[in-house]
Amino acid sequence: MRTQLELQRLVRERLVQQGQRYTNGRQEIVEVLLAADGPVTLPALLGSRPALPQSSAYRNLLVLEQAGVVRRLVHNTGHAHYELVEDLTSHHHHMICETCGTISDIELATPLEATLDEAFDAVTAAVGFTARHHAIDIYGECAECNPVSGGS
Amino acid sequence: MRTQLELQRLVRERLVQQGQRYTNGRQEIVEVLLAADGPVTLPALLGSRPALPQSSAYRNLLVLEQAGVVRRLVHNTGHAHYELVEDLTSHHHHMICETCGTISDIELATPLEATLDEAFDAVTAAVGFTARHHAIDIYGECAECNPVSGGS
DNA sequence: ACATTATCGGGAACAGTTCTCAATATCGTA
DNA sequence: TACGATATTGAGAACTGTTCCCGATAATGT
Repeated sequence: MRTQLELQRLVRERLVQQGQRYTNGRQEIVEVLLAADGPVTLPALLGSRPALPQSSAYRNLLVLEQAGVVRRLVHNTGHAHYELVEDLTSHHHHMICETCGTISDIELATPLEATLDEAFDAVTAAVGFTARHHAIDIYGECAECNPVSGGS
Repeated sequence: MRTQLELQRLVRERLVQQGQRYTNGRQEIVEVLLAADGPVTLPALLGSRPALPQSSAYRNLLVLEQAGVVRRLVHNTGHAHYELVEDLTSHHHHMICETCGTISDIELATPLEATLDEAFDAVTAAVGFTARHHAIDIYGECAECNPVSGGS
């Protein structure tokens, strides 16, 4: 686990490397993403930091994305979701609740990931596709939307 | 492999069951989706059937989706992609070219899928999430965008 | 043939996101 | 500390993919 201070330093470095500043607004965004247990929508981000103006939030998310700090995810949920890139956190996948749209992180066992990587390499190489990374999304219903999973 | 005639009958049944008609425009959409080797965007759909008006195409894709014939996919590619649902075709995943946005289908070996299902069940049950289905997306560069995959 | 009802197609409306631009804050330098 | 150069900010306009609206049309059952 990386300390928060160390992570902030890494983020600053990546921004500075692009001639960008690590301003207050950008720092707040990173803090929110770090605290969340899954990718966050813009309304959720503004909800937890109401002082952030919408247009600046969108712009700074884009800057952070281009600096390799933030990853943008799009699903059928209306809003895009934003999270810190995996090399600042760790490799994980997503559970998507089809009822409320919430996305939360999960991790698979390392050996299974290795098996998957091999399988993906084999299957993509066969058609000349160069695989760079992968994403697994599990769709269903979260505990809050379906409290009694075995019910009637 | 299902014959095209049989598939068309299945589609018609699903529509009729909802009090909908299987009109020409809808049939053309299904034909295009069936012929494609991956999910298709609306511009691509209209490109191959220029007589289809945009608004009708969007509306009919929605009708087909609600009838359980079409699945709608959203990624970071600007346009949504549409494909026939898996129980009309077969379970598969997607390779997404980050350069041109094209999505194509791939299949994993059945035993690997079984392993994945087990792993997903275990990991989701642990947090009270009810898994219903999953999607795997492999991001990278397709053969056309990167013809010499090993080249400098 | 007719009545009923679903569908069509063109354009307006909508929502999420990006862009514009004048005002402001920040950084490096002297 | 003061200054000049430059990146950033924030409010709202603009943009884009998609959905909605509604009068006209086509399909279905009797």
